[in-house]
Amino acid sequence: MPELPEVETTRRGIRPHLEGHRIVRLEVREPRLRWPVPDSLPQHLNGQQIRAVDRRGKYLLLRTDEGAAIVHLGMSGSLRLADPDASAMKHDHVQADLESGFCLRFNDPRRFGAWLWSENPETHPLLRDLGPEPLGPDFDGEHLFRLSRGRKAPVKTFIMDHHNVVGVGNIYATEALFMAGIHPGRVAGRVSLARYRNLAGAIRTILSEAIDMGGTTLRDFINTDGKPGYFKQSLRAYGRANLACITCAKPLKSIRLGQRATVFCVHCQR
DNA sequence: AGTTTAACCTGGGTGC
DNA sequence: TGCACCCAGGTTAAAC
Repeated sequence: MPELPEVETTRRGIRPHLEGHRIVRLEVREPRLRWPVPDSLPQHLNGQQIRAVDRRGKYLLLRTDEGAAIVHLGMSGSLRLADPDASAMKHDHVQADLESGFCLRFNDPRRFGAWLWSENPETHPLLRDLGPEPLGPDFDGEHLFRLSRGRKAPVKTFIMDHHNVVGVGNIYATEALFMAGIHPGRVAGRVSLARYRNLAGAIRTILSEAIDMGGTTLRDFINTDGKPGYFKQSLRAYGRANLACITCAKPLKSIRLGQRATVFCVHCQR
């Protein structure tokens, strides 16, 4: 599921139930996630009040006075609020019971997600070298242009590398390149400043739209309140291989770039 | 140092 | 029904 809009939607969904609330019991049912869940995680969270639920790229930070739980949803993870007495579902790997009587449940069939602990998450190796937030002030066409000089990777691979900008996954990279009219296989170092300005704008627009609509729903994504997102209906290129381009009606082409499915219009994207 | 590839997993869909 | 195979939102770490 989770690209940045889904993570942000999740953050907004869980935040009111976590911020200012106390965790009374953390249960790790299955510690074998992307990395083993540290044995010390319960002792860091038990009895602590959540001070903030923040997001950095696709990482969620559950902050206490002592540090933060670093949570990643991987490919198939989701967080939802539940009644702690309701029986756990298959793949509910982590559960945080709150003093309020709610509990937060982390479900992740593929176990590519993560629950880690850091006393200073900003300096954690996973967060330290991340590029700017696409919706923040440090991201624009100049930034992409500057970082891309001399780079031979395809522009799609380049914008999906979170050292360059965070939160642009396969769906939104595909969509943004379609919107900007840029061929996804074009060498990143040979894209002009004007086109990077266009692309940065497209990335911002696409992500903002998706967040406004509550995130894309694909397969196992479920919003924290259980309602699906509605962005899938507005995808212009992703998942539309061989279907007609919405601009020129020619069939969209599908290739693989960096082992990811890549759909684009040969006619509209140069 | 940049780029490519393999790996971590489960489950759903397809074709025989 | 069963089985073999392919595919999927992400990201690291090893290999070139």
